[in-house]
Amino acid sequence: MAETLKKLDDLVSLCKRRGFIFQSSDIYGGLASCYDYGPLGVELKRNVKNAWWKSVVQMRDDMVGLDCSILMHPLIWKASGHVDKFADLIVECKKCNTRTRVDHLEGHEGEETTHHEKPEVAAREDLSDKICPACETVGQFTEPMPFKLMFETRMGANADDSMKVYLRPETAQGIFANFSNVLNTTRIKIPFGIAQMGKSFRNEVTTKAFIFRTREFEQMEIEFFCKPGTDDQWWEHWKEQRMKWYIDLGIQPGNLRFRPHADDELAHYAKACVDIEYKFPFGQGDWQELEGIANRTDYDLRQHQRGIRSITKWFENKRDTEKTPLADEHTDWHKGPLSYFDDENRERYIPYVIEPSAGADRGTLAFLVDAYAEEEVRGEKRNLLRFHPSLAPVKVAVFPLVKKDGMPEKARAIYNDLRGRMTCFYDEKSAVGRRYRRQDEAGTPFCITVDGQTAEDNTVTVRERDSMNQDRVHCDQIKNYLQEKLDM
RNA sequence: GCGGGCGUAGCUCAGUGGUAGAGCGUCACGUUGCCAACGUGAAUGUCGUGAGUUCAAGUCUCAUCGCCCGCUCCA
Repeated sequence: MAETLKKLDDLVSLCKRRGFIFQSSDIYGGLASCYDYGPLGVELKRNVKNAWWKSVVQMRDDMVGLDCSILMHPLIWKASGHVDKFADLIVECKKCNTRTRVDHLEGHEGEETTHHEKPEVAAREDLSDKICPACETVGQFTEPMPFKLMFETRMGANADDSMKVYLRPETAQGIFANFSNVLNTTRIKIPFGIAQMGKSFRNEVTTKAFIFRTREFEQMEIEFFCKPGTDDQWWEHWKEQRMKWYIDLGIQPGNLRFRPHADDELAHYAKACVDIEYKFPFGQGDWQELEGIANRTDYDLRQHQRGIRSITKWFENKRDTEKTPLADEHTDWHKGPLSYFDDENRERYIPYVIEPSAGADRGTLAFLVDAYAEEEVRGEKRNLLRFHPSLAPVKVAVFPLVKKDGMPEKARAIYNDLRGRMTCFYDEKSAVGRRYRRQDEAGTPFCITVDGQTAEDNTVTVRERDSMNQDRVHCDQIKNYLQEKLDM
């Protein structure tokens, strides 16, 4: 019977061998945590993203799309909390090599080190009487080192008047920043959501497991705006919808689960959060997060109202984002610039937000892992990827059985007819059995073979990947046959 | 960042200081008429990178980069 994937290494090897995923900068010895999608990988990943977009935007009345820039006004990251949260300083105990945040260290009297807004102040703090929480050694710490989550760069070619900007650590804030733009231009009403896919960047302390945790990655995020009080039911709605999406695209339900966040695990702004986890074959075969579905309440929009109020101060501080304090919230915050006016009920409020946030690369990896299978066929090992047809990089391969008697010409004609409609692959090299197996390893659901009979009755063999069954199909019916089977 | 393992052809790996190898894959030609067939031939390597020891380094030493496993970290 079919074997599933035991070691991630086997998949990494297949990905490289068949051109799904390569190490970034491979010829230079690689760049840690960065990966490139090859000819098959780029098709697969795009199919994953297209399936998501179709599901959350195209097929819904209450969703619209967005594609905002990666570089944004730095105050956005001040308002979101990313600038301050990740200016933390880390020290390492020289004795046991454990890393601890400076503001988590305790002294002899048990008093906590005060948290400093400015890293320069915290860096001068005396750590000689502080205790390592891991091994209880006193005062044996390295120089505090700043832990910066966000990638920084400079905008403006002239060094004198360029300013520090950040590569976004999440796509979500771009959606909040465009909330009122979308509202003002689409006639859409709450409840509604905005979807966005795109690259994000985080300087993770540790990267992990192939493309699972990388410093550059792609997100598929939704911010769904709803009236306070209806947030719980929308959270349930998205939980259900998002889980269904993975299952509909072929992931075995037994490899998926919800993991609710414990109260002490919740971010300060979140009312509730649940992860959709997949059983990856890493290390201990641990369940790992594919997607988080959080109830972010009205936190973000209210924070951005504070951010808008901070602009003048920011200019006064010569556009130094770290030095600029975030302005206090206006007493009438619920009537602020990011509030929503409900015409029917004549009331104004700041909407609550449900955020289903998925990793495109993680999802792609999960689809790869779940599709991977090894079988024994007539004493030979058969490797295949059982992709859902809509995710398969190549939908159909077209072969002449042998390279003569007009078969290549006929096969090419079929290939040319199909390629405008779906990704196709033509192959006339070596034995047909070998060509079938090559397509199995790429996950191609169907192969069409032109043979001797084709010249007589204009029919071809259509061979299905998983069962290896063959159907005789008339050439006039190929498109219909495939469209039905591929569910296109 | 720490500890352990690893890095040799596209992939999997052998090579224990003395001429760079195998299997699979790839390509060509022939044969072949539906599941990795056979025959013949061919291409492919700064042995991850850089330094050192040595008459001689894939092999020993050091540094560095990358991958895996376990810690640590993880709004």
